[in-house]
Amino acid sequence: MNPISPPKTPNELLERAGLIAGRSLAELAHTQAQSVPDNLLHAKGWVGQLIEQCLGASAGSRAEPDFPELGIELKTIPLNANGSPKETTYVCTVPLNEPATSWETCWLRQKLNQVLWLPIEAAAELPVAQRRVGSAILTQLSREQDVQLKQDWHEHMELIATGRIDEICAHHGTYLQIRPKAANHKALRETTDADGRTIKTLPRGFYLRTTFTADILARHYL
Amino acid sequence: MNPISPPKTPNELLERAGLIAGRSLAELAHTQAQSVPDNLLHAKGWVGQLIEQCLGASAGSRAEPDFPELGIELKTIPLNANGSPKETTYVCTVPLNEPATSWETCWLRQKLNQVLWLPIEAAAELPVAQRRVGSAILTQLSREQDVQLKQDWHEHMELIATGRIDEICAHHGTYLQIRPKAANHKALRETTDADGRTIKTLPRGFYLRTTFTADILARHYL
DNA sequence: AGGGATCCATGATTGGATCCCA
DNA sequence: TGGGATCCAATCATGGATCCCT
Repeated sequence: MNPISPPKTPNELLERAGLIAGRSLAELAHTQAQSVPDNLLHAKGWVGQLIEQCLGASAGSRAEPDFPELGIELKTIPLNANGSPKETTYVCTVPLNEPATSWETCWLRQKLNQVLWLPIEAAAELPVAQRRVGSAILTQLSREQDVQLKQDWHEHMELIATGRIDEICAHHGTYLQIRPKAANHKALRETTDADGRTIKTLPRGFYLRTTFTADILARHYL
Repeated sequence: MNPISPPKTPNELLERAGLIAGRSLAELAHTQAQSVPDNLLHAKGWVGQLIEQCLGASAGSRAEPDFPELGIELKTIPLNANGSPKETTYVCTVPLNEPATSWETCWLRQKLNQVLWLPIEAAAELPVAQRRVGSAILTQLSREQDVQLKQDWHEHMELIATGRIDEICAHHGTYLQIRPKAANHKALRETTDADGRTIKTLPRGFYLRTTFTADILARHYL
C-alpha cells in the first residue's frame, strides 16, 4: 500500500479520525494490507503503529511530533471492559546526561502540548481483530494539567540532576511517573551518580498515569 | 471490676479518651480484669467492647447511642500499617418491614450525628496485646457528609421499599454500602419482594466505606 | 536507542461470609 | 437479633519487565 500523505490541517486529521471511528482493527489492518496478530505479546506496539499509518503520521520520526506540520502528537489509549484506560501512557524517554532544560522547553511538554487521543477497545477477552477504535479527542494542555505535570517533572528532574536516578521508582509522581523503558532489565546506559562517578542505570521513560488519561476521557464525554 | 459510670459531659468523655490514648490493649484489658485474645478470629468485637467499658458506655443498649445522655456514638477505627482504615465501619442494621422514615429522622443519621472516633492500631503483624489506642476525634456530621450519606441512603431505601433488596450488593453507594450482617449466609429474615410476596433474605447492615472514615482522619490530622 | 506500547507477578483492595456477647 | 466488629478468597491495580520496528 502507498503510505498516506500527512494531513495538512487539524481538520483534515480530525476528518480522517472520524473515518476510522467505530471500525475494527481487522478492518483497518485490511486497508493497510496487514494481518492482525492473534495477541499483542509479540506485537505490543502494533495497534499504535497501525493507527499512525491510517492517519498518515510520519513514521519513525525523532524529536518531532507525529504530525510535525500540525504540532500534534498521536496517542492511543487502550480501554478495559469498563471503558477506563487499561494502561499508563508512554510519553518519551527520560533524558540522561543532557544539559538542563526548563519545563517550558522540555521535550515532554512539547509532545503533550497538543495531542490527538484515540481510545481503543482493549478488554483482555476481546480478540484483537474485533477491537474497535473510538472517537478521537484533540486536546491542548490545560493550565491545570500544565501545573500538575510541571510539578511532577520538576521533582523527577531534580533527582536525576543530582545523580539520584536510582532512587526514582514508579510510585513517585502524582500524574507523571518514571518507569523502565528498555529491551530488558539488563539493558543499561551510563550516567553520573551523586558523587560524580559514572554508573550504569536502566533506561527510563515518562508515563502518564491512568488517572490523568481517565480525566481527559471524562472531561470529553461529560 | 465495677463498671465505670457513664461520662456526664462531652468533656468528661474526652478526658477519659485522653487517658487511654497511647495505651496498649494489654494495658487496657488489665484495668478491666480481662485477658487479651491471641487473635480476633473468635473475638471480632472484642476491641470495641473493651473500649466501651473503658469509657463507660452503657453496654448492650438498643435504639440509643453509646452515650445516651450525650447523644454520642462510639466507633473504633482499625488502622493498617499505613495508618489508614483497614476495614469498613458498621453503623446499624438495615430496616426491613419497617414503616418508611425520612433521612432526617432515620436511625442511621441519628447514630452518625455525633461520633467519638477512636483509631486503633490493627496491622495484621502486630499482636493484639501490643496494639495501641490513638487519640480520639469527636465529630458532628458536616453539611457535606450529610448530603453524601443522604444520597446513598435514599438510593438504598428506594430499592428496599420496592422489594428489590436482593439487587443491592456492596458495590452500591459511594460512601455508605449495604452488606450482609448475620451469623452466616443461611441466616434468613422475611421481607416482601417487588410483587408483594413474602420472601426470605439475608439480614444486612449499613457500613461506611474506608474512604469516608479516612477522610475524617485526614481532616483531623491536617 | 527512541518510538510504538502491553505483559503479568505481586501487592492492595474488597465485599460476601462469619464470629462473640447480651 | 441487634450491636460489637474482623476474616479471607477472589478480584483489581500497579509497576517492574519486556517486546517489535526503524
